[in-house]
Amino acid sequence: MTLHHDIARKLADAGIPLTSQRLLIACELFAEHCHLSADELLQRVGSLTPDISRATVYNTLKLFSQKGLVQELVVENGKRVYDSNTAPHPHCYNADTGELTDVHQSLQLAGPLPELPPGTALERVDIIVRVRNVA
Amino acid sequence: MTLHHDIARKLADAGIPLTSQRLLIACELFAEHCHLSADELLQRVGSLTPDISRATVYNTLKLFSQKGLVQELVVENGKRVYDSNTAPHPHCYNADTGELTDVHQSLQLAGPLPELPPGTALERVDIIVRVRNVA
DNA sequence: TTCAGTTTTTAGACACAGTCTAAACCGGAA
DNA sequence: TTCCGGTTTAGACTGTGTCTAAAAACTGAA
Repeated sequence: MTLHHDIARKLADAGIPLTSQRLLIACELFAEHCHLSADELLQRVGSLTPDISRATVYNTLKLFSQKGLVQELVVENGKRVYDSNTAPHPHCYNADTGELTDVHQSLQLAGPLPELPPGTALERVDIIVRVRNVA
Repeated sequence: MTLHHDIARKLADAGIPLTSQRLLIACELFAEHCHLSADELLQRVGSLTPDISRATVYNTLKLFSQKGLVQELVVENGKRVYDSNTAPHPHCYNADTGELTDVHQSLQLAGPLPELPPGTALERVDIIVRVRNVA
């Protein structure tokens, strides 16, 4: 059972037809737990094969996110990053460096969730710990 | 004591020299508690006097944010909004409509904050309740 | 008041992330 | 083989925000 087979299975389970481009993107995305932007991913994949277009990377990431394979995050500077860890977990954002890291310790909310606006259902609760470099 | 005087005092207290443009922007921003993007604000101010430039709106909002008069938020779709309520409070984001609202009930974290990365200090903790419209 | 120096504002060019479009491509079924 | 749907592609396009250089406005001193 190779990594490729694992990932092909993962896509099939999510109901996503396999293509060579999707396999490549998924490999890069799931190889290590990190937070990648579309352009970073495009660069990584592009350095392997020059034959993958920007639109495909964007489409594929959106598809993966819709199917629950990755979590889309927007923290700052108008750049969305994709987290291959889909379990709910807080993030730590360094406002000076722009670095985004996972917080492995689970942070629970004390008390019940607030009343949601009428006609809406909870999707998830994002917790972002913002830090700055000390002088 | 008019609204203009209140706001002029507010800027002075924050160490921001007063200009007519800053006063106009601040009025629009503090008149009602809402979440405005730079372009929305530009449109509102521009409809009053056509003589205020985009760069000024962006610069002023950044200045206000640095001085702690407003809170800058980035939620999704690469658009930053400015919240005139600077007290820490959670937000509710509707992923279907893009609407961002305040949650007035305070949400505390259970347990201590996680260990911060070395060389960093806490700025704030953002809590965003993401909801979707029910079908 | 005039002058010089500083701060603020301005228009427009620019950069960047992401979307859209229309055509090309691919793979399977008939 | 042809047809047909889904997928990929290049490149144009949009929208948000930044940069730059020049104009304008303010400030304090003479």
